[in-house]
Amino acid sequence: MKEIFALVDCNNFYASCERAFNPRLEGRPIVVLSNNDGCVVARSNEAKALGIGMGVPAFEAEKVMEENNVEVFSSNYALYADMSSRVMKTLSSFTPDMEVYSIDEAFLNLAGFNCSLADYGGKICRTVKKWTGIPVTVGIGQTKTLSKIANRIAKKSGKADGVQDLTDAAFLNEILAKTAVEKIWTVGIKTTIKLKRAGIETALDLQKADINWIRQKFGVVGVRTVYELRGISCYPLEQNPPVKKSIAVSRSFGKPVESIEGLKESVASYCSRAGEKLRQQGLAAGLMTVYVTTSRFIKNRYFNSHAIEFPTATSDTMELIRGALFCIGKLYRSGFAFKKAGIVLNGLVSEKRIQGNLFDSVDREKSQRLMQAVDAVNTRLNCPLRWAAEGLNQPWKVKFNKRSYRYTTRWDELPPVA
DNA sequence: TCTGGGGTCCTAGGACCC
DNA sequence: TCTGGGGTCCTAGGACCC
Repeated sequence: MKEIFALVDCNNFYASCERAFNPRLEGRPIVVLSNNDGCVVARSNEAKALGIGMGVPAFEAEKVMEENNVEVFSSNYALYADMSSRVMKTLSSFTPDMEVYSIDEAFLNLAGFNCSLADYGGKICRTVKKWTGIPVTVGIGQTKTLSKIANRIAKKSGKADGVQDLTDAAFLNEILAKTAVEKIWTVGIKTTIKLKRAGIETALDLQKADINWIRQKFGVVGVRTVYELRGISCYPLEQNPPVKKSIAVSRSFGKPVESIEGLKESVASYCSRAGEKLRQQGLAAGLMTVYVTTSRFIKNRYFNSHAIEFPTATSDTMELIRGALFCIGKLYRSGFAFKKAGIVLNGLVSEKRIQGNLFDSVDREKSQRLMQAVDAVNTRLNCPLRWAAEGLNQPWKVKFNKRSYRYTTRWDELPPVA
């Protein structure tokens, strides 16, 4: 049976989440900033029209934002995550055959549907908007890559129903001829430069490229992309999210850290978060890498990392913290203004399959009970338990100066009705 | 002055083995 | 002095995604 993918993509997702709870924002330019209010990570259409680019530093866009009364928000991840799950739940009512691809995108398998796909897509858009307040766009194609292109066309053309079906379109090639290579999924900046140097400018050029040459220059990833453009599916729908291979927690500091104590506090708090993630997913880590760095944007950048192996894979926050503090001891150099630190956990195994160690000195059962108790308390409290090593004042902590209320996940932040 | 965070996959090259 | 070849495994780094 011919495969048919629909890519459902939320429009300007973070900006739309803000708007969903604040009708005053309808029709107004909105910008959402990254951690520390550093970069622009989402823009409403009105903000895009002002020429505010994706990923630009907030200070560079400050002038244009001020002059145009742009509504600026810090990231409100609790709100976006909750809105995302509402959208995904709505989508799952249209087909169980679905892959949640990112916080704001999902692939649906529409193979074998005996109705007009464009009509069905329109129904998806209307329902999601009605049930969640989030506008979405649907792109339909024979492969994931083509559904991505279809989605882009639907967004760009501003069609009222928000759907573009490219499955049997006689004009598919016409569309591909108008699609620049850099707009194709899996074609990034480096590949774009190489392709253009070889005279390949459009998706249609790439679709017709010699497969052996592609294999040689761009490896299997390039080959898959060419096949996908030809309508041969290389990326199947992944319904069960694969088990994670690494878990990372890192943050830029709200203000630079020069002391070893500051670095220790920050990585301790990242360990606390990483431990929660491990336990939520029923995993334990065998390896930990800790890194610290000064600003990426200065000369003489200092970056260094140190890795340790745990004698027995662990999900115990206290053990993670001990390891991380040891690493910081190896990494710290005085006289630097550190801008960021992070930890990465690898060698992840299922909690149930931890390889015992003869010389293990930790009471695993006791530590598990303690962690369960901490997690249970923290899911119920707005002010969570913290480990002493995380410090009290945390002057390095990320800044969120313009965060909206966490309307859907905190009782104390419900929107008031006047 | 101010520049995000969390992932995956692939490849090349080194270590090691027989 | 001459000094093979094939295979696997692991890791670091590159490229890309949202």
